[in-house]
Amino acid sequence: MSDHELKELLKEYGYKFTEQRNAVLSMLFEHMDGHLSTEEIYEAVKKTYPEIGISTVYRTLLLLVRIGLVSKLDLDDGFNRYELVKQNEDHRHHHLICNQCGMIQEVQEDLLNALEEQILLKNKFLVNDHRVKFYGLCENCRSRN
Amino acid sequence: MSDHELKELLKEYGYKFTEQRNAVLSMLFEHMDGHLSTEEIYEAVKKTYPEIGISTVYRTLLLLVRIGLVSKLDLDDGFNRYELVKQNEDHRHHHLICNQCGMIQEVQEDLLNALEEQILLKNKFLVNDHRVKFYGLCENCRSRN
DNA sequence: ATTCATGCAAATCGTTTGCAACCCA
DNA sequence: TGGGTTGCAAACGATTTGCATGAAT
Repeated sequence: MSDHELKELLKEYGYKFTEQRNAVLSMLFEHMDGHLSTEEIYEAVKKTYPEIGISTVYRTLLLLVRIGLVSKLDLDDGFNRYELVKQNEDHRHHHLICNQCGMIQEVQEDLLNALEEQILLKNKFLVNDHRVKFYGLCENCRSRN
Repeated sequence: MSDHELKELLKEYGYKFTEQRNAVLSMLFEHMDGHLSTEEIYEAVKKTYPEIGISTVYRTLLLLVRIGLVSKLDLDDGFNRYELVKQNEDHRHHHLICNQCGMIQEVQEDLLNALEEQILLKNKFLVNDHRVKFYGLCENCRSRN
């Protein structure tokens, strides 16, 4: 995402473009694969923008979630974690979490349509998003045992 | 669950049976349907056991999760919430969360087997548990609009 | 008798907030 | 210029911990 695109998106929501916001977002693009906590994001952004305050990072992450560029992730470790929302992603992807080594892998396939249809029929509940985490053993840990 | 059953289970894990632990668990049985925060559990337990301290409630909930009687729930509201694990529940049930009124409903059907099989084939990841939350509109809110 | 559990208060720690200085539009 | 934004430090709030007392085995 270019500076200009970010600027336009911010303007749509009535926010201003700043170097800090740009620095946080750029850093997230450099760690596409990561599921970073606020502290980790703060430490990484400081490398290119040493004056940034941690409250700015907190505020920026809330803002990026609000404008739909980032989503919050909960891995039950007491930290809020964040990841970029990929383009063309309508539903959130799923996460595989290895109970042994902690590895996190993503599953882009959705495959919940049948379940969501059944929920509509039986519970009269109309699903429009979901959060799915699978816990188990990754390939490495399985072969190690 | 009887006092005796709890006592036995605690002994298996090397823990002692106490009135406080019993009071917290009994209280959860009286609110089978609830998804209570630690503070709410503390307030409710105080009605039958006024001397209990909140740190005992925190410690007891961790213990009940550890011995498999209770599971932690994350509803993104800044509180840890807890619910009893139902008998014969191998996988966790799913939660429906209404974006409009906040209602929480449970879905006992699993229906993730096909997806978990595909994950085993494509990601070589062996799933043994999952956490699934669906966000959307409940029946009441849908008819209100 | 020994070991573990409790209750209280203090400490911890991630996160939020008040505010003066600052910067984008 | 004017209002959103920042960085700092202080406040907050849920949770954890140290410790002396108390209860369970």
